[in-house]
Amino acid sequence: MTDFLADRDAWLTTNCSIARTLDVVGNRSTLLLLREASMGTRRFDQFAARVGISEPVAAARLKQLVADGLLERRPYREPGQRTRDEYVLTDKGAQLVPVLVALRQWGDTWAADAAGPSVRVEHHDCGAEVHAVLRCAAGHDVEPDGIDVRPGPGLLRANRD
Amino acid sequence: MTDFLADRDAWLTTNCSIARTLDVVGNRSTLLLLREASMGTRRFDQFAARVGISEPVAAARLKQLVADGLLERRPYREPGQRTRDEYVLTDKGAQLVPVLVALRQWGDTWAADAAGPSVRVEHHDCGAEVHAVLRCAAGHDVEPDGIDVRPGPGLLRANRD
DNA sequence: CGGCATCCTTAGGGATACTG
DNA sequence: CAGTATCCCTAAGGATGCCG
Repeated sequence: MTDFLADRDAWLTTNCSIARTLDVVGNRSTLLLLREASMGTRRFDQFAARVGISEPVAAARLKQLVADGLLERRPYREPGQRTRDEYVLTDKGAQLVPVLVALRQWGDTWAADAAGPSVRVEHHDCGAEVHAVLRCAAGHDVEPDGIDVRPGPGLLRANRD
Repeated sequence: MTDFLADRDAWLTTNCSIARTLDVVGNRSTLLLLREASMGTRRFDQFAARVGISEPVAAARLKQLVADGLLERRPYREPGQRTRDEYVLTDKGAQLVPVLVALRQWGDTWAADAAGPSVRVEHHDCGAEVHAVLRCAAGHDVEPDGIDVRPGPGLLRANRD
């Protein structure tokens, strides 16, 4: 790769962390299934019903989410019932919650129903409303237009090769 | 709507702010175009090249983004050149930056290149790295599993009808 | 209940060629 | 440079029916 800079755009296309994340959760039904999982949904037919997708689609997406390690399939048994499987969020999956909160927040602001938001996200400990915010390592709050995007380690290293 | 609770799932499907947001930015190329816009890309062919999509697709998505009010088309003129149009992020579009930061952050953690992240997001004022975090209105930091999702005004009002 | 198989329709997107 | 027009392919997703 002698002339890397000429390929910078294409390289960024495939190596951007946003693009890689979207490779995993980049479609509507996948994100809505994760929304449900984060709200406590665990059973197959409830996922399909609450997201509003058909069972074949739910089956395919859930299987992919398990394969990607965002959901875990876990046997459980209600007293007196037979054993069933449920889908629960893994740590890897739970770390997408800020994405979901940020998406919800934008929708509440720019695409809300006249009646107001349909759900309210609260801090479990104190009940206050939860928001996704930007903050820098020095502790400052950061506005959307207060960020600079600069080459990171991966890009700099690739440039040296 | 006498028996609203029976339709709760379907109602949530169409009235969820996450779903509404995804109606606007729910596909890969749209989000990647917004990534570019947030990084300062303004010209048509650069959008297409950097996102890695064909011109027809870029044209269609950019047009939709302008129609949805996330991008604004603005004439500009470099000294000695003829007037051109550029696409710039509106306030409405800029408020999706937390979503982009959260997506990038997840990718850096769970799908990073061996060489490390390709870009680094810095606070313009101090240069420290920027993260998307959850915070409650009382000022507490909130972990992904520290949230409760409860019915909001829209859902409660609909229930009363 | 929790799926999978099949069939069909639509939307996303690439390639190529062309225009103002 | 900034698109549009055309054509074609593939992926996403609904409907229906079947199975352990």
